[in-house]
Amino acid sequence: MAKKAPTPVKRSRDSEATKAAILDAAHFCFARKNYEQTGLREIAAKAKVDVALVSRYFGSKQKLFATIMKPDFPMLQILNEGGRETLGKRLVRFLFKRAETKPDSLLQMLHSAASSEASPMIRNRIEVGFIAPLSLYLGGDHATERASLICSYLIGVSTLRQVIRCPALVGCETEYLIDAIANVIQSEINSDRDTIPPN
Amino acid sequence: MAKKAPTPVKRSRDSEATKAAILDAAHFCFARKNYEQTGLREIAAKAKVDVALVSRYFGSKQKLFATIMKPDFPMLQILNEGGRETLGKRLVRFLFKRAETKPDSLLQMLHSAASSEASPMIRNRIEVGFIAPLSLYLGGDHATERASLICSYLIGVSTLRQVIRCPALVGCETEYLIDAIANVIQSEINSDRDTIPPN
DNA sequence: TCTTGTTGTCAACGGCCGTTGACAAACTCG
DNA sequence: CGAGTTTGTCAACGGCCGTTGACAACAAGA
Repeated sequence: MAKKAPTPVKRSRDSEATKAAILDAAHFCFARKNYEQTGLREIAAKAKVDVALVSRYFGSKQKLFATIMKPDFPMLQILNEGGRETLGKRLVRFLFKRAETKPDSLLQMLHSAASSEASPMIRNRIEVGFIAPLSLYLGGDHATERASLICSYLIGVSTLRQVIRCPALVGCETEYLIDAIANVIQSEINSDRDTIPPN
Repeated sequence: MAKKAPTPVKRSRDSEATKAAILDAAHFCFARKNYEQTGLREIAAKAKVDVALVSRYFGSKQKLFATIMKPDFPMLQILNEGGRETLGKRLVRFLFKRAETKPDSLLQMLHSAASSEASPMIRNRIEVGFIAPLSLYLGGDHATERASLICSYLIGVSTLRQVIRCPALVGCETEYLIDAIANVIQSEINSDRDTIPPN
């Protein structure tokens, strides 16, 4: 009998706060499911906001996604907070740390990487936020390719661990994993001149 | 005026052939887009078959996907067709070869890995068809983890190259890429006892 | 006060989706 | 031939989707 009161929350009539709430909810939702599986109504509910406002403020689902897909990987900071010989470990440690924080912005990427609507934005995010600065830092032969391969490895591990949830990587001692991955990456960082490593 | 003749193809009334056509089309379509973006009507059209038949023969979209998600990575064959010291290169070569054939069954996996409906089947496919046999072959300490990391790397590279389409990996000389990746994987294969490689 | 613009609410639209059930055509076997 | 089964066709269902436009509540300026 009582009317279902979805959210008669006395919104304080603050459009900026509303937009922020929508963005927060979008971050949360897109990190849990992929682009298609995430609905505007779901985001709106999470933000305690009417669906129509989402379209009104951000134009479309695609534009909303683009908004939260700004490059935010603090590569420059990671590069500068230690020496080249420990960069591998710093990268991996940061990645694993980030995986524990919610919402994990990397998960947003991984979940929607295969969506034809979302992938262009993701490609841009990776290029600008990760590969470009890293390859500049690396220098030497095939810098861009090496940076891309490092990125590949990190993405692969994250995919198997957080998206596919392979038991061996989920239930494994974190420190062992970090060491193993960091070693591989570090050797890619160091492979400055030699196209063909010692055989 | 003329009735649009979608497909009045005189089907030869062969249910097995029809099922096979649907499976072929499914392979093709699921390799191009992800689980949600691939529609049964699209598959049916490609197979020149009525949509209803897809549901009738395979029960549901999910079951159809499960059917084409049988493990088919010929890991055993790859393991046996050469020595341990060249396994890395054989794995990478096979992967790159496979990426050129259509439909690429690996792409099916990558595209839908993030779909909550599809990912359990994909996890199973990876576990059974790749990680399990490889880790058995590897032996030694942390065999399963090492096999999973190798899988991660291969998946990461494939994702960046074929799904995200990072320019550096798409436009790169294939042989350089293969060498670089194979070296990394080979060192993981070789890291038999030492948990902490030479430091 | 009245007016104007902002912010939130509501209901509906058209579209695509996976799935189902009724029916027609073709083949099989008696 | 006639009955029964398989195979294919067609139209519709209910549901969810992103998006839109009309309208109410409120705030601020005249």
